[in-house]
Amino acid sequence: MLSVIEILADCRLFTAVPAKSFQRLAAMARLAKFRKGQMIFRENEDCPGVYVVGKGMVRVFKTGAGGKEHVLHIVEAGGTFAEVAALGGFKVPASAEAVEATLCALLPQPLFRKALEEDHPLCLGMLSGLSLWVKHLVGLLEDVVLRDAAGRIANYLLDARRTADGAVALPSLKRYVASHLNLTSETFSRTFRRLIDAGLISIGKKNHVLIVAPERLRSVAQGILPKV
Amino acid sequence: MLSVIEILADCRLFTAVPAKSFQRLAAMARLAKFRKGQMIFRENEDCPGVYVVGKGMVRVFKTGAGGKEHVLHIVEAGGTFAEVAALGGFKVPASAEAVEATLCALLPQPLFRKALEEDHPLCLGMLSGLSLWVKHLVGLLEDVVLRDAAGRIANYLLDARRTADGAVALPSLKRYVASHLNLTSETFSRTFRRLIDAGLISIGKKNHVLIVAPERLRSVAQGILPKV
DNA sequence: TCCGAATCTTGATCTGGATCAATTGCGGCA
DNA sequence: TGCCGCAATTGATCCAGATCAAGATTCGGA
Repeated sequence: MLSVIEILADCRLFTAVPAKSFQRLAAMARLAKFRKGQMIFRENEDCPGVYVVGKGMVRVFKTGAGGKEHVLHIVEAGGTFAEVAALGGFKVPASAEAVEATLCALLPQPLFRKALEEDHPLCLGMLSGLSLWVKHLVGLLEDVVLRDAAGRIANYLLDARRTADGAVALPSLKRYVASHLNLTSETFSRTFRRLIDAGLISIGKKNHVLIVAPERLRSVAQGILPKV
Repeated sequence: MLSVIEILADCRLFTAVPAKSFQRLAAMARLAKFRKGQMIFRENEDCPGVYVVGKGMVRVFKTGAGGKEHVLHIVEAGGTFAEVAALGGFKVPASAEAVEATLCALLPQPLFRKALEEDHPLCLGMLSGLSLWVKHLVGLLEDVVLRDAAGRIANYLLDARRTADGAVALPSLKRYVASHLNLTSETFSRTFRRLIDAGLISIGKKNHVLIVAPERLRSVAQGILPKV
């Protein structure tokens, strides 16, 4: 079982946080466990604090009219969510659900804000963490607006974290990846197939994707559609 | 002619910044003037610093394959742009152009970062400013992904700042509003007309829009399409 | 090992908004 | 006042991706 210290130490958002501030965070954190499929919070609830994922996977999504969902973010070990609402002190703007059994460290909102107010290096670290998150969001927006289906998938694959053998591991359900890219799973499946048939990628074991032709994939991501 | 002090004082991002820190910002700022149509910077250039608009209008946009543009943000007096790149220290992720003759205060990047490092209250103020910006971006994303054309326009009108008489003043060119909502100007025009015909809004003098039926407009924004 | 349920794939059809193509309207200027 | 040029409107058509509808796989559990 992971400890809060281990979880926090493994989190990108806090890499820039000096040891002393880190101690303080570790002291306030408590563990939060979620079953597969369990809702962590719903849109518009009060923000419990900053969640840091230690193990498992969480999807953060907005729900629109008619129950249509859009996955804003798929958070795996080392990632955080609800940071923004915790910082700004407003209601959470989206819902979060554990996609698999998940273990998080939770930094409770009031303590966390107090720490920020008193701890300047922590504050700085969070600023640069947040600016990365903004950059990511702008990237997402760019994706949805300026790229077609193939471009979005290509871009996603190129940006995704690789496993040791250079493959991309898709998060559990393809459906969630599709929603993240604002595609239906049908369109995702079809477009994926086209990329395979065109020889740009190939499928390995257990949801692992090999990038066969990175250059060509890159040009697809830039909007040059694959001919066939 | 506006002074840097006046410009900064009128800026939302710095409302939470205490007087002393404010002085420091004012001291480092310099004025930057742009002609109508002038490019301020282009995607991927080094970030000159934080721009605060005092007068005029700036559009911040990304360019995709085939020259297609998407307006991320229309910045008017009191708004800022390039803050994120300045904070994070990376290249600007989008281009900026003055839509009309524009006067900005520029907080040069190295001085600004130095101030952040030394000034904790400033840092805190920026954190809450940034978190609002993230919220805005998530809203944008939600818009593009979960709403149809009418819903986006309705939502835009409801969120926009009102003039004294309760009307919404559209930024100079409708075309830019359309792009901001990820619509072509043709679709924007048509959908706008439908909202007028349905009696939800009406057009006043000089690009001013009156919201006739706020309730019904709100339900359109939530995805209940106007029947006719 | 086998079963059942959920996910994924594949095919056929539909549609919102884009694109292409004229007009029409308006603001600035001599 | 009348012309010029850009922006907005309006109409006709097109298309990427959604939706609807079956099958084919995959995987957890007994």
